[in-house]
Amino acid sequence: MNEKRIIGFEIKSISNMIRRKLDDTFCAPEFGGLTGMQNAMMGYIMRQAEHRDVFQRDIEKEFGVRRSTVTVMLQNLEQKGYICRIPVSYDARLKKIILTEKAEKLQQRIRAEIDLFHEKLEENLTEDEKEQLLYLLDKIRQSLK
Amino acid sequence: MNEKRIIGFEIKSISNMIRRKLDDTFCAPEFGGLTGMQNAMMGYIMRQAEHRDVFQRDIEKEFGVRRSTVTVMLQNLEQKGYICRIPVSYDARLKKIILTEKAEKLQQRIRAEIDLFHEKLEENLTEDEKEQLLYLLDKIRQSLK
DNA sequence: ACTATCATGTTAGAAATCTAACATTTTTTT
DNA sequence: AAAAAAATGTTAGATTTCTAACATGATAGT
Repeated sequence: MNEKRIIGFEIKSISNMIRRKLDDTFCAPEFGGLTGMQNAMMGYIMRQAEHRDVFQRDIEKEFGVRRSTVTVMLQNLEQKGYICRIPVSYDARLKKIILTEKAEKLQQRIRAEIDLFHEKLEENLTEDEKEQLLYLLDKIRQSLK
Repeated sequence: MNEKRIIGFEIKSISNMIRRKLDDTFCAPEFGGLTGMQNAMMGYIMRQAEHRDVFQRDIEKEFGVRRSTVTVMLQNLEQKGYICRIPVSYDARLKKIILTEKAEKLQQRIRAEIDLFHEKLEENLTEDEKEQLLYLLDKIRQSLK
């Protein structure tokens, strides 16, 4: 008799594997010794900052994590000299997040690598299958509402 | 132009949501105030222990996490009085993991709730879709080897 | 204008996770 | 039998994540 497979566990296990692989790939010194998550977050900030101000609340939504999580991660990146937090005049609650030059340079170098990682992750899937997978994951997401 | 969706991020985000929901559901005092993960692990130990000895290495494989992770989680559960680690005679490296009576009783009460949680998670999917989703997730898993 | 509510961010303390280095025991190789 | 390799578990230090409690600023309702 086969064990019943539980989708919730499968997702968690794969998510774990992805994090490990990302860290393996990007923790090398030539990538600044940062974790996959730190690089992902800086990549997001760089892309968005090209056409608008980025605040902590945007990162929360993009990465699906809580406020306090973003606070801690940004504190860490700030300490390492990769980002700055700049108050804006029109709302005293907000702090605009910008990358330092050091971070910009790093991102330009590793952007292609990050894209490659995600392409590799999806390389066994046809276009139809990718669409189907996203569709099914959305259904799971619905159940979590 | 729509943003390209990246499967790696989607999986991570959903995995996060699942953990939060599990914790919401099971952190209540009537469920022992444990986290979703702690309950999941005890559930696994209980099911397996019915027909064989369970060791730390088995938990590693089942949950797709590293040794040190399991060590820490078991230390935590041991401190709270939910498990014991018992050396076995035939291999001095191994320690058999067993649930205490306290844990057995708790698990008997909440087993049904855990099953319900995972059923709910999958309730928007037909049988075919579940199979398809597992198949596609396996393909992602392959890419991570 | 006051008050209540909402939005944004921080802090503290915990859990779940990792890697790297270590220790011990068992197995394999030579 | 001795040395090398593999398996199992621990510890230390870090990251990513959470909730709960807090603080402050903006908005809405009365």
